[in-house]
Amino acid sequence: MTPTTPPADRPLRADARQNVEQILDVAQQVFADLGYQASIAEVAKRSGLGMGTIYRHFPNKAVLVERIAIKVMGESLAQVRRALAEEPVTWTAFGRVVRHMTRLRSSQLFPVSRGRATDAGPELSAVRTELLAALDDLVTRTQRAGVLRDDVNAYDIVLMLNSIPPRHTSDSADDEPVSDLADRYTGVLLDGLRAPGSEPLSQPAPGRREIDQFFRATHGL
Amino acid sequence: MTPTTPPADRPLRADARQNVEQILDVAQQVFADLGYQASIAEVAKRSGLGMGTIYRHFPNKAVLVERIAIKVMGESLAQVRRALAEEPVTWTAFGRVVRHMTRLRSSQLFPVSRGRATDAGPELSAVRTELLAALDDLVTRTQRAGVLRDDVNAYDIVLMLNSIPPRHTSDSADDEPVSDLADRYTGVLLDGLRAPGSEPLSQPAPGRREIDQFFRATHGL
Amino acid sequence: MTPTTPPADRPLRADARQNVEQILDVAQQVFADLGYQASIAEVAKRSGLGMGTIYRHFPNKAVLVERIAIKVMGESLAQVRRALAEEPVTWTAFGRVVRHMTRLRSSQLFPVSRGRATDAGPELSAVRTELLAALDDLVTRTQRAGVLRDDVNAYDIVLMLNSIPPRHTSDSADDEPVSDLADRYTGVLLDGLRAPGSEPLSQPAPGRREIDQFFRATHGL
Amino acid sequence: MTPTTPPADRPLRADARQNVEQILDVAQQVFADLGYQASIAEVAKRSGLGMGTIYRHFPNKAVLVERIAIKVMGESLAQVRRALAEEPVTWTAFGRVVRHMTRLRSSQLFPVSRGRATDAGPELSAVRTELLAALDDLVTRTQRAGVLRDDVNAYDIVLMLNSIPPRHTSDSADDEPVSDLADRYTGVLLDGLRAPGSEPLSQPAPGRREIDQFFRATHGL
DNA sequence: TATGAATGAGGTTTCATTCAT
DNA sequence: AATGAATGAAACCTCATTCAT
Repeated sequence: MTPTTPPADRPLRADARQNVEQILDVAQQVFADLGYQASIAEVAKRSGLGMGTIYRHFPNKAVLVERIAIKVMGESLAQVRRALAEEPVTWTAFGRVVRHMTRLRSSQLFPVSRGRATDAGPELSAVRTELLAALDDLVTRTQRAGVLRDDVNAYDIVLMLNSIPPRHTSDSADDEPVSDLADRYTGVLLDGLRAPGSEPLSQPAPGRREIDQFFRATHGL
Repeated sequence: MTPTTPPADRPLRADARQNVEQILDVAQQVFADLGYQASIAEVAKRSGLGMGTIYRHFPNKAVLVERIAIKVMGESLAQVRRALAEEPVTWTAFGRVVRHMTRLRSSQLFPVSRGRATDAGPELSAVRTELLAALDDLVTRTQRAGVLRDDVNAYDIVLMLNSIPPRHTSDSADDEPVSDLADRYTGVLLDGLRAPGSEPLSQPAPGRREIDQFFRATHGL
Repeated sequence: MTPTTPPADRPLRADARQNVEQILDVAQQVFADLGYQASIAEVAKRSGLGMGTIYRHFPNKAVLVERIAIKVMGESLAQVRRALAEEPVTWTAFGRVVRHMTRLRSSQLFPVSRGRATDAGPELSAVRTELLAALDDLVTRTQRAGVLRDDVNAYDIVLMLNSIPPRHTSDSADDEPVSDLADRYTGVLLDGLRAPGSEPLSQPAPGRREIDQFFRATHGL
Repeated sequence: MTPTTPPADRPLRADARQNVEQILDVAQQVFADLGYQASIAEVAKRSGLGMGTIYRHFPNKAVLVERIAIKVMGESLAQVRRALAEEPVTWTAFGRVVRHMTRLRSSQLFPVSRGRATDAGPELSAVRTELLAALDDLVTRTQRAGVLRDDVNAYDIVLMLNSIPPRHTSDSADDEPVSDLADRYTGVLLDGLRAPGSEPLSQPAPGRREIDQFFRATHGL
């Protein structure tokens, strides 16, 4: 009867819930700054909590990373759905989604834990599937509107988004802050995606299989 | 200090030199597959050598990674110089360089060792500076030819190249090989880079400072 | 850097403080028995703790040795100060100090880590300087009392004390215990130090420089 | 029929014999400078030979150390025998032996390999026994002459000699050479040994057992 | 429930020893 | 016979995870 893991059902005490949120936020930042090899101790230090508290809420590091991924994907999903509400999908709406996802992504959750692949849990699998479906919808409709080049698909978009370089934070506090270049390169990316596109795209377009493999390879989820 | 490390002057025995080459190649692949957190033991296993042999030639992991970086950058530099030999620089020549560098890069050396920044040694600093200078030349001349959008500079190119997702290899040998998507996305990137460009690029263009900070942050070199 | 190392400020939990004490004691004994090449694992085993615990409190082996040195020197300093409280300093008081220091010393911290010299940290430097000053006081006053030969100085005493052979413990527990000869030879040493002394002492008396070099050479502190 | 180990009987080629001598000399110096933990590679470097050559002549490190010990003890034995040739043994002759042995000893072979005890081979056992017997002779006859205090024996002398601090060499070549203090302290030691002695010597005098244990503990021989 | 000390498996690095050249 | 590159066991050290307070 040791509730080391929190009961999945009973709602958490208010302060406990706050802790969970804070840990997620801090951890996201820590992994962004230091990569997946950042220690849990670092997360504990920055959040002002004990390591035990973190482990109370997240049974291990992989789960913590998975929760971050779920959170980020959930936010992306919401954004895509907002764009899908419009009809027809304009280039502006499409661009808004891409820029938004890039900004989320530039929190650089990925790629973090190459070579430590674990299978994604059901919750992550679910958001991922939903997100991919929504994006597929968006891509198709944007193409139907004639503004997005026809030789790319939703999986391409995901993979390209994952390729935007993250904001590169530096630990030396005396370094001046650096402009977030992710947004800058999204501009180039969008221009490259505009219909009709002139460079021929080599290689066949990726499918679900490629995406899944990429996820397994890059953040083990 | 002790002769465990080879003397910098006397040429290595033939077989030893071969080993050095092989270690570099294998290590590049290993880091590409598993990320910076790959163990030296893994490099040893895959190259069929003892760990001691690796340490004889590379005093520590950071140096090994640095040597790989030097090698990769050297190859890129050669490629850029080849393009610079032509006059004027055509879009095709520029594209060839970008595709080549992408392919090299997709060996995914970067980003590997976030948060373990060390200063680059003199040799790496040298190639890096040369490479950046050559690229700057190339970018300027391609722009002068009117085919590359004017609002990007050499540093942009470098950072965008670094953003192409790497070939995602899987350790489970039973996985079917996956197409190298890097080349595919280079096409999109190139279309985005073509003059005149329609998406406005937010953020000021990066300078040497941003590049350096990126390198420190991503592969600690 | 990470909180794996304890914060210098907040006081340790009661049991942790006890562990620190115990580690110091056990390590002193281990190094006495096995020399500096004794492994941390041995210290862990004998103290019934995990290696990680030792590294939590002492970031590396050199620091552990340094803490032992600080402890031993602190105890010697206290002893010397006690003798200095008397006036005039009698031969008996001087002898008591020497015997005490010998006994401490016979815990054989030194010479331990020849060839691995590191500079002493500020705390060790401080005790060392204080100890040397106090000894200098003691020697001068004992000489003024006419009982200690005039051709030796405090540095001589230190170096000679360092020369008393340590208690030679054996790991095979079945060996019978052996008498502590350190005390025996201190007698001979004291007789040799008594005024006026008849053997001429070759070589100039050592100075601070010789002592420092000896410390660097013998225990790297 | 691989003569990895040299045949014990057939005389070595002239240059090979030279190598053996040189290795012994260099190794003695290296262990003096760096302690037992000095690497064989260091010996190889300083002697300008390959490591293989060293292993051709000395099957392992322990044997190398043992050969050095045999050499040093042999020289001591010769010196003692020279003193024994005189009758009666004067204080001067006794002092000459002690000073000589100290000087040899200050090459600091011992204590080197604490905690790595191996049994001494037959040759080392033999010299050691001879040396102890000769010293016993010397001590007895010096005492009979009334100049050496009566409460010490040959074993005491050995142990005290082993306690003289070694010449402390420093690797930083820019350090000025430091005077050899061993000789200086031998003076104090000799004064302490002179008859009749006033400090009472605590503890019973050591016997063969104590000496043997000391040797096992300090240089594993 | 929160804390941070303790644990120990696993990674990095060193070096005695072997062996192909 | 000599060389120095290769080996791998063992040391050092880190950090995910557990658990006593």
